[in-house]
Amino acid sequence: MSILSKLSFKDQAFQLRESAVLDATTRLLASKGFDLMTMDDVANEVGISKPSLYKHFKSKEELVSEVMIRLLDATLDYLAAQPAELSPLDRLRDLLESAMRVRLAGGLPFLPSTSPQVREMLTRNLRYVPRVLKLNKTLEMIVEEAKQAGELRRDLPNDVILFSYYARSCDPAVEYLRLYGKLDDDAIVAHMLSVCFDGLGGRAELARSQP
Amino acid sequence: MSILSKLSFKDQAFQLRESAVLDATTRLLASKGFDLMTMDDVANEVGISKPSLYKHFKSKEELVSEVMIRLLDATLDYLAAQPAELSPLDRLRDLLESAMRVRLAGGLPFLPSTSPQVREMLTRNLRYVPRVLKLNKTLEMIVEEAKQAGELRRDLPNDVILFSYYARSCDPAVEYLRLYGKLDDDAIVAHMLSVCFDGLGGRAELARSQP
DNA sequence: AAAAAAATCTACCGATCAGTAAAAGGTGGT
DNA sequence: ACCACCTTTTACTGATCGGTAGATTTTTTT
Repeated sequence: MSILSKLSFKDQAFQLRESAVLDATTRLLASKGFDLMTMDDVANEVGISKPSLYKHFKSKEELVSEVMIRLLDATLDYLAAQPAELSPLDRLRDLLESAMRVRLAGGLPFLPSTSPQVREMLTRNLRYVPRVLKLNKTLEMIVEEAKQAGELRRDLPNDVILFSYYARSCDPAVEYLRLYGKLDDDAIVAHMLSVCFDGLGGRAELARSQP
Repeated sequence: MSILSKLSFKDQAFQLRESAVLDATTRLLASKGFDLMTMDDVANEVGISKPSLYKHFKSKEELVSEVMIRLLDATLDYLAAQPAELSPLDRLRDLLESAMRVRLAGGLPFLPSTSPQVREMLTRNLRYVPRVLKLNKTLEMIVEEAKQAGELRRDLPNDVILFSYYARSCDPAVEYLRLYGKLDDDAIVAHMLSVCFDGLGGRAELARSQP
């Protein structure tokens, strides 16, 4: 066993624990939110002590930012891996469905929308911001294509569509349906997607029933 | 001046201060959220000291619950005062528009959706819960009427419509449009309403363009 | 196997916040 | 003008949390 492989083994173990920390933080953020999640929570969940946690991330802000960055990267990867034959609208549907399923599995924290403090912290992060901009640009491109194809309303500005689309990924209706509704996950996802793109209004029924 | 009027004058002053406390709390909740809002914040905002604040409300939980109860009462009053000639769908539109305008003016905290802790606290409050149930029942009745009139989709369960409708009143897209969009308040409200009832999809355009 | 090095944990610090006790200041009656 | 009563405030407590120093254990090297 060479020195190099020893080092890389150590590094690998370290990375593995770091990944476990990020996973635990993601879960805790999704369930408790930023303010109520404590660093002791994270350490206990992972099974390490707080100082060990601080060997990985030098502050709570950095830890949480890293979680959000990883989430953005996963989203960008997901978009890049989508089948090329998908129509623009289907790409948006597919991504939103994926986000909802992660949510229902208890693993999608949507911090930026919750607290202005957290949003400000993230917008100060030099690794977070470019990723948001890239995701934004990618999605806006897809929205534009979908508009061209007549799959999205052309009378709405792009930012209205985009922000409304983002907002659906953290729509509290999902939680309420899971808590109080009698629907299973598949039905919740189907209905949320339908509401997002077709709205609540009765006239959409007309449009849907026409081929 | 009789004893009675003296007492009522005192009481009136007390009620006035209490109302100011509730107003301040509403503003602070809307801007900072439950966790970040401190009782010192509230006291300072009103211009009284913390112990005086505790003469009115015996805990932070009670204060916040009272704010939410007042908000629910205002909503119920608003619904009761709507013109009788409004169609069911127009009643829903009108209420949502009103909520959005309060939001844009900086005065609508939407706590139940933010933190499970806060939601649990509210569901334990014996004055809050009945009001939520009443609002729920009222709105479900309107939804049912709208469905009968063909103004809302009949293929969606009532709770899907209701929860999606509630969720729109705290849709983060509003904040993002105000922050990053170049739209004025009226345009934001119009677009949010349109997205809520007509969706983002292109087929809705067809439906809308048909008389 | 023993010493050195590194990682981990126990125990703590300072700051913040909900909530309170007791002092300070007003208010009204006589 | 004085006194009793009520309100407000200053100044505190206990608890929690982010972050850290130093003891302890484990691992690595020779």
